Amino acid sequence: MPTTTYSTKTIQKIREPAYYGVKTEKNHKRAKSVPWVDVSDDDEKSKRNSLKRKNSIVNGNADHSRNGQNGHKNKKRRSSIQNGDTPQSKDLANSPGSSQSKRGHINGSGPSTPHTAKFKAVQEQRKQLPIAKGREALIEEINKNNVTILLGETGSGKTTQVPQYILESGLARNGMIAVTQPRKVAATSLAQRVAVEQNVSLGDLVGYAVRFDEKSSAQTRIKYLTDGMIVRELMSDPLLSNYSVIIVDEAHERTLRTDLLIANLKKIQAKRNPKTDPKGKGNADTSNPLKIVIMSATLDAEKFSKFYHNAKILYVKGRQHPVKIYHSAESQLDYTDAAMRTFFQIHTDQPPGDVLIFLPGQEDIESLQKSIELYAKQLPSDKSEVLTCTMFAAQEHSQNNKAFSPTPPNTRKCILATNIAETSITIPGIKYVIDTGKCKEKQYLARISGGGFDTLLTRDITKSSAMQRAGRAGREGTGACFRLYTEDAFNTMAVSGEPEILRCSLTSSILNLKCLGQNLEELDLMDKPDLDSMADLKPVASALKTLWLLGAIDNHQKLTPSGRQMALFPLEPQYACAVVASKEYGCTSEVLDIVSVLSASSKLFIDISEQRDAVTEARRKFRHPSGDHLTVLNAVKAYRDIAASENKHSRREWCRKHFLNERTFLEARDIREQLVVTCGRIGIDVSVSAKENEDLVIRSMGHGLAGNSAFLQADGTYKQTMGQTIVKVHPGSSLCDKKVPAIIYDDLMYTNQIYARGVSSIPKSFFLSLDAFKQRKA
DNA sequence: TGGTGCATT
Repeated sequence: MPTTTYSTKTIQKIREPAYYGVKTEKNHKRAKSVPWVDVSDDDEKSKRNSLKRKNSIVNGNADHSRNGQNGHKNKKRRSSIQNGDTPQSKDLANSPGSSQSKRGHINGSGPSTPHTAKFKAVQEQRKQLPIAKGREALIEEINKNNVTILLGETGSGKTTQVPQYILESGLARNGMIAVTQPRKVAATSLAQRVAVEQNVSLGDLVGYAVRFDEKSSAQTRIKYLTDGMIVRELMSDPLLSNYSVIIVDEAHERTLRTDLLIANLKKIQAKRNPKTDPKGKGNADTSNPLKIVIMSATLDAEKFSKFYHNAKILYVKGRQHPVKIYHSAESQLDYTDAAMRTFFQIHTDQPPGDVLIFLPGQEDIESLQKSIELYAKQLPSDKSEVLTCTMFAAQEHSQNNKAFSPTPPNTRKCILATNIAETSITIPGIKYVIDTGKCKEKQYLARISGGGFDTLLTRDITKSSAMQRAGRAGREGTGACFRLYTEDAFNTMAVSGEPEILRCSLTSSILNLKCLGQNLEELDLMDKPDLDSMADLKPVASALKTLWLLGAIDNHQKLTPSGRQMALFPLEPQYACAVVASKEYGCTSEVLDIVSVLSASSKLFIDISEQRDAVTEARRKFRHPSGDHLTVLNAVKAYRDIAASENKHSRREWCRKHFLNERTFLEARDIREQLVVTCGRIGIDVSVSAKENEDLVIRSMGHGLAGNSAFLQADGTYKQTMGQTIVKVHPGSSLCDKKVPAIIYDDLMYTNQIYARGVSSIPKSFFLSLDAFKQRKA
């Protein structure tokens, strides 16, 4: 157990337990506790009512009178909709069987045991889902309308059932049904579940497609895929003609890719369903109309509806146990301290049940964990034990998984998590949620000439986020959510977060759209990045400038042949440009090694502040005098040598010893394989190596990072070559304090100063060789 | 000499 590294903040907290006594029962009673106001009932009711007023409701009162809709000649559809007496029992009882026989007929490879006890249990579960009662009404509405907005609460079953209803009713004709998800785990696990419900093997009738992993075949009719995957598909099939129904799930999350998809779907529908659009051309393919279903979990359905010409909004109740919501009576200045007090209030006053605490970041999580553990030791022995678990993306998977193991007897589990637990991961057994009301958010500040930089700030969450967090307490039974902010504070929160398209670098998206012959400025988006905002916040202009610097677009903003090549790579345009440039320099092998590591989702070099000296010592082995890019290359080469001769266990041990993240190596290996395929398609020989001539590698990287460059000034700081910003080399860089004349860098991070990360030294003369620099001077 | 919420092709 570590005993040395508490921050002063933590020590103060532990030495001054002013808010909560833990030594004796007496103290418990006298302790100052956080007062709560219960508002959950009114709150929830008013929300429901406002929805009911505005939208049509899909629930148990489904209208069955129109079960013989006309206009479709499709046999399959008729057989499943019209065969039974009462629509409700008919569909649920017969359709799995009928789709089973249909499959047997089509591919002759249906699973052999459709009526086992397990299968029947699964069908019984399907029937119990809240959405099952609205099945007929739902199908009817989707049939009638080109676009349907479906507002479904958690636990309604919409994501698994709606695609099956559409398939079983024949609405999809012979096309595929796509269901898009923002996250890979969701796409794969949903497909798994639906395959079980359809009693087929995964990849057969039901499949999925995520990066590095696809299970689908010619028989696949329901395909779960990530939003990024379908945006890629758009590049090769601009009308998405393989799909007759596209369901956009979790649309309220407003990821960059979902927003681009939603805008393109509107365009596609205008072409494929010309009757609904006066601008539709006569040559459109009317035989293959597209249906769109937008699924969302929160209150901004009207915005989606408005975007799609006032599309019908349907509402499905969820199956969520009631969660009592308490707001803090006064605002809490120190949310970690308030969280600890509240946790021990729950622990001493409330019945058994695990507690989930939402915190903004790793630092708060670790500090609060130490406080809670120390404090718990002082509890009277008649109280049950406290077991803490932490959860955040940067943590080892095995550590994150500890939260899933069953809570031991006479113990209360306390899980401290970032908003990884808000959407991505569902933890069983949670009865209480403590919500600090804070999260971290990345904001991209685009400087017109300097490429832009990121900030990561702690800020207030949104209403929809607060509701999502509270909902985590009601998955298995009634629960309670303690909000460490006042009801007034909740009321002033934004309804939902700013869409990603307004917060992210647009360089990659604009390049992709150029390949589709579209300009982001002209695209009909739900939210458009501001074209005329303040000078340092022009994301479109900044992205266009970057693309021009890379040679991806010309002076007239037209896509160049090499720009088209760059777009083929699943990389940031900067790195795609470096790969394309590596062909001329003859160092593709090395550049692929580097960009695949830089494109992986987690960092390669692990920093543990408590072992800083050991980390520095281990890193010295890979350190290259030219900077961080070739340092990465050295690490990749060293790992490759180890991997060739050692077994899995010693590889892992080697990585641990050198403070290297093996997950990053493994992900980089997958990315590299993908890049090799793309290189092959455009005639880049991936085996060409620079050998000892490493200068060539830096030059290739320099082409991609030309906009991310700075020259040393007299006072020892660096000034951007493309802007006025003064940047400092990040202390974690191997070039920190080296004072080389010119640098290129991967990105800028703004904390209290602007730091360049991923830095390499490059000859000043290199820039003279760049066309973009020549043109700029002229 | 400093600090990384969550995703994705």
